[in-house]
Amino acid sequence: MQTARQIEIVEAALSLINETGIQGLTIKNLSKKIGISEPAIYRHYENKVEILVAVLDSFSNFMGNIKANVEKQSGSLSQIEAMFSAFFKAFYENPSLVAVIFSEELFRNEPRLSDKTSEIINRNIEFLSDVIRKGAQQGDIRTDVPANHLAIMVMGTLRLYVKNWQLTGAGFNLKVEGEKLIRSVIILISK
Amino acid sequence: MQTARQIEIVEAALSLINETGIQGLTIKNLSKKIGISEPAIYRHYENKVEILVAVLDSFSNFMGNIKANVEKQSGSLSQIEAMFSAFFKAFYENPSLVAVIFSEELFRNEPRLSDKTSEIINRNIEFLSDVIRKGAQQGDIRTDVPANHLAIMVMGTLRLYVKNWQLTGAGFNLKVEGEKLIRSVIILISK
DNA sequence: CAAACGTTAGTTAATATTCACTAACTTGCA
DNA sequence: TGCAAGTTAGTGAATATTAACTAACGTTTG
Repeated sequence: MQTARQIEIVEAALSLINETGIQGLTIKNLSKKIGISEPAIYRHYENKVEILVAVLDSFSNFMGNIKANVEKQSGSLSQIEAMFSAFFKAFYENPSLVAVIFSEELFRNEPRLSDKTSEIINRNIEFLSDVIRKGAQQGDIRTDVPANHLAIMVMGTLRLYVKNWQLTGAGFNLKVEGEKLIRSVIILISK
Repeated sequence: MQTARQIEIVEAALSLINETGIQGLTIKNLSKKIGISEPAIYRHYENKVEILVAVLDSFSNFMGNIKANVEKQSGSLSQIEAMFSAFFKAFYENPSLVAVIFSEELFRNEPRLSDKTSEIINRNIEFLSDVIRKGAQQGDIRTDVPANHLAIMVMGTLRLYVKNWQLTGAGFNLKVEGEKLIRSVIILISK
């Protein structure tokens, strides 16, 4: 279980990565953000890698929750729609999360971290492929292109759109504009 | 103009980023890779940022060349097809380039670098939007979804696919498998 | 034509700064 | 009163960069 301070550290780390990239995530910056001294950090996490592991784990949980909710929807198209909506809402309300969805480049130096990140990506694509395959069987989703191609398109679209939102400095309303993009995606993959 | 040594430095930097991420790009590693001393690097570039600027500029040129060739094709669908092919071929033959297409996260700390990277992304999406808009006018590309949505989908698909190829350690043939993905994308955006 | 001069590209050694992390001490609270 | 959570003051290693110097080559000029 995580203590209140541990959660605080993970959230501060997330927001530091979001603001300044991985290079800005130093123990010094982290402690300054929280308002304690550097060594105090080590009372709560053994070392820096453990903090990053906790960051990735919290994102992994977040993804798990989204999927669980998505699966309650009936119909593949509704599920994909719900997944996009949940993503956009979460990123809109907590922009720091965006950093993690593009974290493959950030955590490359530590094998334990890079393994975790590529695992998250693969799990997402796998999940989407399954949803699409079922939708194809039920006649909702087109079958003239392979399910894994559609999954890469859907996931790639989501990622680039969120990335662009980040690059514009949250310059447009991700939730509102995102809804329009969802409709376009649905049109393209529907039968 | 660039000297032979400058080109050598940029190529070494590119391949270091590709192998070990931005954290692995140190003057020490760079000089070791080339086989000269660390200070010798500074005979050719004023500082580290200038090296990264040169890396981004060389990618910008590479992109310009691709676009120039793509525009020789007649028909929007052929142009998009040619663009994908050119990308896949280039990345397949020079995997280090992949690092740059996902460089937004890497160069975030230096404003001059982050500006350059987001400019590259936007230029690509703009270019694609234009191609798609013309294709829509000529009746080749579907008009039931906005051109900029299609552009984000096409570009996002390309990016995630290349990313996955990188994450699998070039575990599949990007050129061969990529051709199949192109066909799927073309099917989806065609009228 | 050859010596003086300047340039290019390298060297070793040292710089200040930042990094993650630790040892030892103090404080507040159940 | 004992322990969890904080502090101050340090560590060694790595970072980008600079200083001072040199070998090799080209160019100008007496």
